[in-house]
Amino acid sequence: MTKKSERRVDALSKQGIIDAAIGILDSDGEAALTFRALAARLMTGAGAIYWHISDKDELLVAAVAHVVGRALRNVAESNDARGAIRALLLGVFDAIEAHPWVGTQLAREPWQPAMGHVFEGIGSRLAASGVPASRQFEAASALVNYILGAAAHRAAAARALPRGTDRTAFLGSVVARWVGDDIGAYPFVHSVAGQLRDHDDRAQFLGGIDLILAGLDWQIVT
Amino acid sequence: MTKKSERRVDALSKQGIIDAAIGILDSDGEAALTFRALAARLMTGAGAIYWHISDKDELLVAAVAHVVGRALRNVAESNDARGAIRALLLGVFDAIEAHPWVGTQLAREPWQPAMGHVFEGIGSRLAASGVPASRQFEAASALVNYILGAAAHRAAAARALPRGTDRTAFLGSVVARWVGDDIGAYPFVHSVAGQLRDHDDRAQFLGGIDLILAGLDWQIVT
DNA sequence: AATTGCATGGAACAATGTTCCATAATTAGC
DNA sequence: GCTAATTATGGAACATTGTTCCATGCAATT
Repeated sequence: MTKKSERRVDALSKQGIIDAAIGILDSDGEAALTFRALAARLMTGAGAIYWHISDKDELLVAAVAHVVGRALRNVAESNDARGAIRALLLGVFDAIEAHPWVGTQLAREPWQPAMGHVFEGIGSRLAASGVPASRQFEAASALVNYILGAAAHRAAAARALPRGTDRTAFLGSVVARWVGDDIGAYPFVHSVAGQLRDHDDRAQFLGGIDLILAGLDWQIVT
Repeated sequence: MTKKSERRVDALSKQGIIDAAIGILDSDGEAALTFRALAARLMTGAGAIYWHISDKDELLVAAVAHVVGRALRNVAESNDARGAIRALLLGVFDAIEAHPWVGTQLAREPWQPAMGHVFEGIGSRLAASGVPASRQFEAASALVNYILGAAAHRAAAARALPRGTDRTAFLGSVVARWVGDDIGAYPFVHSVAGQLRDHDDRAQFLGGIDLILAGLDWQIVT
């Protein structure tokens, strides 16, 4: 029989717990991250986890910081300042695409440290690209809002398409639910239904970024 | 003694339940909306509610649809097509400011009917303002992403500032947590810390909209 | 060697969304 | 007008969750 409360050889640690949480989130989704599942994966009890971590919120914030931090460190350097902004935002986008729960968490808690890093990354690159100081805050905020919305969107998409579900069919059903039997009330949705079903998310994301950056150029010129 | 399961004179109804839910959400916040609180407010049991509504998700979706629908109906008409877009987006923004839980719910479930209405409203006004058909979908998507990010942001702000908390102090503490003791790592955040603390959310929101609309004009011209 | 603090893990607790069910009031069928 | 079926009701019961408590033993310090 096993003695109670033995000291483990592979000691628990905050980082180990975070890694296990990320593993669960990635493989089984956001709903699967429970303290019981986490305890099972770490072969311990729920109480032991709480000695290293104060609550689930801290765990999620740390997991997001881990993923976003890595994404930001891997952003390629670029001589072109505008290209650097695009690279940064695409890096975050790709990280969310690979770990959709990150999108949910960023949208739920936008003031967590990871958002500070993103904001700093955007703002410093805006400054480097010649945006006047008076416009940097507004531009960086707009880009952060935009990426936050995209994050929420991607996370919801991943939740709705759990296992290689047919994306086109799902988006088609979304349009059908919206429009219902009253096509007349949704002329625009109806006219872009095809694009809605078949568009490339990454290209669309980048298109929005370019729209904002183009607006910045325009405002600077005038 | 009370007989069991009498029929009420003021019959329960889906709309009545939704109204009660909105009342709780508005006055006591998102965390306060439980089926027990709802049952208490309606002077019934949890089971009775489930006869009218399938689950909490449907309730929240209906509550959001109610608030957003009213906001969209109250958007002022405008001869100026660009002004009409601004008016629509500001209407949604103000509705979220008045009912911050709407922001949380839109971010969690971006494919709910309310988002369809917003998307349609934006798109049809873009079309009316002369945006070529080939760019309407991208532009509308960008604006939807932007407003979704702003919605998540405003909801989080309301959650963090429960009762006339000092907004400036809170935002200052956010910056302090981000930067920590390493100012050198956050030159941009440090440089805009003042604006972050004191900015006007509504003006900032509108600024982002104008940035995107300006980008649209620029892309159309070139 | 004794004491103090660190860590562990399982049991217990409170809260939540949801389901079940006994029971009435209402409606439909004859 | 009676009976059967349907519509509503509301409270109890259930499963699951995050979290707290606590008995236990290991490690370091005195």
